[in-house]
Amino acid sequence: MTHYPLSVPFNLRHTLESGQFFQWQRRDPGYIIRSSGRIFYLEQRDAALWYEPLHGTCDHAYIRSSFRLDDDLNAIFGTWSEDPLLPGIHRQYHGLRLMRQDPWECLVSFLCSAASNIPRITGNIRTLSRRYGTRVQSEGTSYFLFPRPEQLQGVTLAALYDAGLGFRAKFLHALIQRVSAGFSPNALRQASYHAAKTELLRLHGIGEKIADCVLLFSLDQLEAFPVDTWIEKILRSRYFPTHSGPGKHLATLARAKFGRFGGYAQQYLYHYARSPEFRATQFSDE
DNA sequence: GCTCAGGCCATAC
DNA sequence: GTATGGCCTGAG
Repeated sequence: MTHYPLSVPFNLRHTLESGQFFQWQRRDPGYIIRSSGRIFYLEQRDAALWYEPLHGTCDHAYIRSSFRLDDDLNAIFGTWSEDPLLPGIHRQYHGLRLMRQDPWECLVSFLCSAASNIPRITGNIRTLSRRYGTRVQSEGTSYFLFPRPEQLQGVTLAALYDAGLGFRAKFLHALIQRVSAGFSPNALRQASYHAAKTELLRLHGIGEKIADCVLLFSLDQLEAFPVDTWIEKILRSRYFPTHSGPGKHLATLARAKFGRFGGYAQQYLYHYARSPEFRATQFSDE
């Protein structure tokens, strides 16, 4: 295994288990991670990561990039030192980082996420990978890579339903056609937040929330602030208690409030909103 | 059984 | 602009 000494705060467990990324599985004491043609084992021991490529290349540069180890968390959270919740949550989930995912894989993953849940989304991605992705062998075990767009070209709508996508099947089917006609999720990296978001919103099945997930988790747009039902709960109860309008306006308010690194605030608030600690407060008062 | 998920879209005012 | 119902399916 290769040793990667950490010089910045990082917590692998919080990062992987914060709902931003679906292609990991536990293999104690670490994790197997699949991402953009690579499969590797990754483990954290205190202030060090240890990794072992199982397929494709994995090196220091890739680890640093995909876990955004260059983001200065203390500087980012320093801008919210007066916030009622964030300093405490920052301490609690110290080292939770956003990830930098492959745009195509991220887009498909979150396209599958509408009105779904994490186990099901993970299952959908597994099924697509098993049926259409490349099979690789390592140490006697088979793994399947996330299907590239070319590998999904020609897949029928019925086959996508059969893969368990439900009403999301038609969205993915349309996306596959768009990509084979030249649309490149990766090219959106060059665009501004608003330009990239406008492009994403043109896709069938991509609304505000999913667009912001893709922008935040794969397109380097840290100002993106996805508002799902969990974030909406916490925004209504802790930040905008007098606001009674629709969630769409809440999202606009939150983006303005948290600013250009707002995505980090969102990720920490999301993790907190799903914790037993916060859920308990939802029943007691308010 | 039945409700509801990490939404989005079409339709109706 | 705002409100509602429908959508696939599995988990609780």
